[in-house]
Amino acid sequence: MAQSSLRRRRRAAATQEILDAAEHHISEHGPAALSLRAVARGLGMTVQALYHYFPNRDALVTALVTKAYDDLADAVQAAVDTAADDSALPRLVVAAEGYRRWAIAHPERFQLLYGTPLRDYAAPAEGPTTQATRRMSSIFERELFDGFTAEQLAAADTPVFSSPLRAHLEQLPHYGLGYLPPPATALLMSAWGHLHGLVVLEVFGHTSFLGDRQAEIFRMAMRNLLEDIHRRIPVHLSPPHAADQTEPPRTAAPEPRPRTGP
Amino acid sequence: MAQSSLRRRRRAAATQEILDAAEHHISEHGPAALSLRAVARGLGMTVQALYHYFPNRDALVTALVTKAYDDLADAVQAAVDTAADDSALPRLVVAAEGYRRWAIAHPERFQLLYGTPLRDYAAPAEGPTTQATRRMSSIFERELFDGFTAEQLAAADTPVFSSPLRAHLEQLPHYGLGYLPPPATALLMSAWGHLHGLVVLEVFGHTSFLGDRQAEIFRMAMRNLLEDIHRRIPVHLSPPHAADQTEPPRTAAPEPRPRTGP
DNA sequence: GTCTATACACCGATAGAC
DNA sequence: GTCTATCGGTGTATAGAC
Repeated sequence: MAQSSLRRRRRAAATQEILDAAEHHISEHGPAALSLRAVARGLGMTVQALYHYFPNRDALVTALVTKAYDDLADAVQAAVDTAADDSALPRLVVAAEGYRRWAIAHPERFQLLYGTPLRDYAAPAEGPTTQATRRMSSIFERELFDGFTAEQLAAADTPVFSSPLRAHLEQLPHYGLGYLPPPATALLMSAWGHLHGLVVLEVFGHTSFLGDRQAEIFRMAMRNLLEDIHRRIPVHLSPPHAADQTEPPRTAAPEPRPRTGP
Repeated sequence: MAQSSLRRRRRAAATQEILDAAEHHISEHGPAALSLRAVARGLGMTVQALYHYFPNRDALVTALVTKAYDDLADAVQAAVDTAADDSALPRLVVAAEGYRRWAIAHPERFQLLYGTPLRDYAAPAEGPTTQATRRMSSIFERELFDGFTAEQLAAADTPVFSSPLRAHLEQLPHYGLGYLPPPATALLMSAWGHLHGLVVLEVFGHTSFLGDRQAEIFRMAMRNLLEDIHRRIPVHLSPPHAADQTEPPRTAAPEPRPRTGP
């Protein structure tokens, strides 16, 4: 038993060493250049030793993708946790900037997650990918909608949805605040797209003409995003069918919610 | 001279055939799998024949990238041109849906443009990439801001910019409506990011849990985007320093502008 | 568990005959 | 302009010795 545990520890340590080397290689040569041979070279081993820890290339890639998702979610969570509650900067903006910062600090690993899918690699369905995505969307969901009731969110000012879409959104599983009404889910997706799009364009070099002040534009966009979405959520609910709320007099976000500790 | 012209026509035809085959190969196996050998196989030729038309792989890739950018811009322009002027759907939304539709119809070519940069391929600086990007941003710029004066755009309700950012945005070259004040440029970038992010997430398979109703969410997001940006542009200009405009009473977009023909 | 050796595929690029 | 032949490199994966 003790020996088995030792063996397992050794194996875990070796596995970790391989993952580190693989990550290092990705960081230097990009995800597309990842190969077992290259990783083995970096470790001073031969390829066959690696096959003892990972049955094939896909298994290694899956491990790397999983870790990258986790690291990104960790970075966003850490940013939110660090944010001063009295800051003038809304926590959602802080979270978004954490996302952006991680992507810029680890562009190749970000590519691994959100760039072109790797040749001949099929991510395991319902794998850790979905799990990490859920984790991160939970964070943004909280910073975007916490403080509002389900009734308020359900009354958000969006175009009317078709009933199939409503039905589909209704039945999605929920992981964050609990039940999220269809308009809120749609707004959350829109926000994620907005945030992600700006980061992707920057990290993949499509906005280099903006020079080194992109952080400022990003912050503006995220501030506006939060403002615009909150403007669509009624502060006080009108009785049903009197819902002709012109110009809801909302001015600021709801009061900061007590921190949910890590 | 006639012979030279014939020779040139033959050469152009052959080049076109190669490009078509290359596009076909990309559409079936993705951009990363592109190789001269594979294209040659698809044409029933040998590799060396290709070297007669393209000096190396990079030249072929550049040609493909250029054409893809042009096709995308064409698709967006065509969507705008087709839009009925009396439609309830704002032309910006129509343009955005053209962008999305092209991306979904040609996911691999979209990856070629906006996915992970190709291994060992460096796009020629100041090449046709920038040109096509400018062309498309011109379209969106027009649909987003035409009908507003530079003074209105300059007074858009955004966070205050630092002077370096203002200066940088001021000196950017302009290709669309002419001069675009810094707040408008920033809002345009934000809008592009929003649009692009939603498309990228969908095309790269990160929103499959939304099922087949993503078009509806996309349309909602684009409608909201337009509304939110227009809400930030004052309808009437207050005299300077009386600029305490609370709740600018804007309700709708400016009247449709006469079509600028293709 | 790690090694050598090997099979079998792919790729970009060049030389030289026709 | 197109061909054959070839160089020198990449990769995944397996077999079998130690």
